[in-house]
Amino acid sequence: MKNSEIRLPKTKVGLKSFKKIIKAGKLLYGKAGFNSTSINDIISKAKVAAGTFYIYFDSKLALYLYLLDEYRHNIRRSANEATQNCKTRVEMERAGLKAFIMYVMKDPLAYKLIWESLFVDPNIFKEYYTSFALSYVNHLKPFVESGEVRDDIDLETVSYVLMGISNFVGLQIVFNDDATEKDVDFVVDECMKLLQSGLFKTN
Amino acid sequence: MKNSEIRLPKTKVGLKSFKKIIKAGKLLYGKAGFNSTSINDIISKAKVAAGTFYIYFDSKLALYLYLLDEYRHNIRRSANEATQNCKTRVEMERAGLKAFIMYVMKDPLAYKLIWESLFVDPNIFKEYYTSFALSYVNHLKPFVESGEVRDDIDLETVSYVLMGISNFVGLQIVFNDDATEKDVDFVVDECMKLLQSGLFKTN
DNA sequence: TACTAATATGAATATTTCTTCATATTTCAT
DNA sequence: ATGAAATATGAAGAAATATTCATATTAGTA
Repeated sequence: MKNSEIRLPKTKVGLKSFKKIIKAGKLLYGKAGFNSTSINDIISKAKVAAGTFYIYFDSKLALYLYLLDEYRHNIRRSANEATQNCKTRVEMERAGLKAFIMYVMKDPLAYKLIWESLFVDPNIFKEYYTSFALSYVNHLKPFVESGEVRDDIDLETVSYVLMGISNFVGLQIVFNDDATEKDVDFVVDECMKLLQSGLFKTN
Repeated sequence: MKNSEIRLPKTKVGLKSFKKIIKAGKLLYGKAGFNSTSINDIISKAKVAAGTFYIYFDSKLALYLYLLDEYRHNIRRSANEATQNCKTRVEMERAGLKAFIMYVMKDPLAYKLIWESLFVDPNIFKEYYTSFALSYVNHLKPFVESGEVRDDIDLETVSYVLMGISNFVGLQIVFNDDATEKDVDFVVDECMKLLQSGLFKTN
């Protein structure tokens, strides 16, 4: 994308300004969202001059895309770390789900940035979820072959189901202002019950 | 809310203008979202003068809230209609899920309006999902008592799980530009498998 | 028909917003 | 220490935006 590039600072002083802008951006995008936040808001919160902003960022959009990329990266990394030592797929789902919810609980901006991409550029949004689903499918496949995951089910749909669960149970936690890790463990357990034996009594 | 009221037209001519504005609003909010759509966009698409807009709507927000309310209403209604003749809870979940996905497939603006409320006014967003979850819980309770739904699970979490599934499997369909009712039936079936007996082989 | 309420118009206003640029200062490698 | 590169500044411009209002037209009723 043109006009949405960033230029990393080359001195310590530059880095300081850069970081101030990033920090202000996170704060304001988190509060009011990308569309409702003006460059003026950002530079006055960051206490830099307007021109300084444009030294490092081509535009308001460039800052947004930078932050979005950072969060996407962090979320994936925290999920990968969490599932690294898991042995079964059940354990992996549990750990991944918990890691995701813990992440968004600590920093709900992650949600906002990703969800708002639908309004910033629908292609970004679509690309994010389709590529996430694709990667999910590939991670699940081996477990179908090993026999741990049922083989009579469409894995793409399963991926969207699992993403839906993470995101909405994450919301449930985020809505509760004083949720703790205990609460996360609780809802994750409930989700795992569903994933292990369904919602209904008869089968 | 003040400054976000609407005034319904009192003559046929007025109704025509009102409808033109609504139509343009749906089109443009659907394409670019609320925040990126200006009053100018709306009035020029609707082919009415600026002043005409303000005869019927206090502000840009007033139009958004009007449309949001319409869609919330429609979604609930279509879910209620779909589940009316169902006998078991399984059937109800299936019908409700399908109705929701069919609805957003036909008019993805429904998604956009509700999701964007997070950025228009987070309270609207939160209120929507918490009240939806509450009502879901109340609908599920009788089926726990009747023994159809398992009784060892937290219904609030179940509600968020089910909302997450609807929303994200709905996305899966919306992402596919040429999805048909057949595709909807397919993904709904896959979801029901999960709800009926879980994701894993062993239990 | 005549009259009042309803509706339509679009220029004008007051803000807000993004971005540029000429100038000044600072950093840091040589 | 020096000089080129990097950084900082904020006033100014250009464009967009939401909203108002005085004026004109139209609808519907008594």
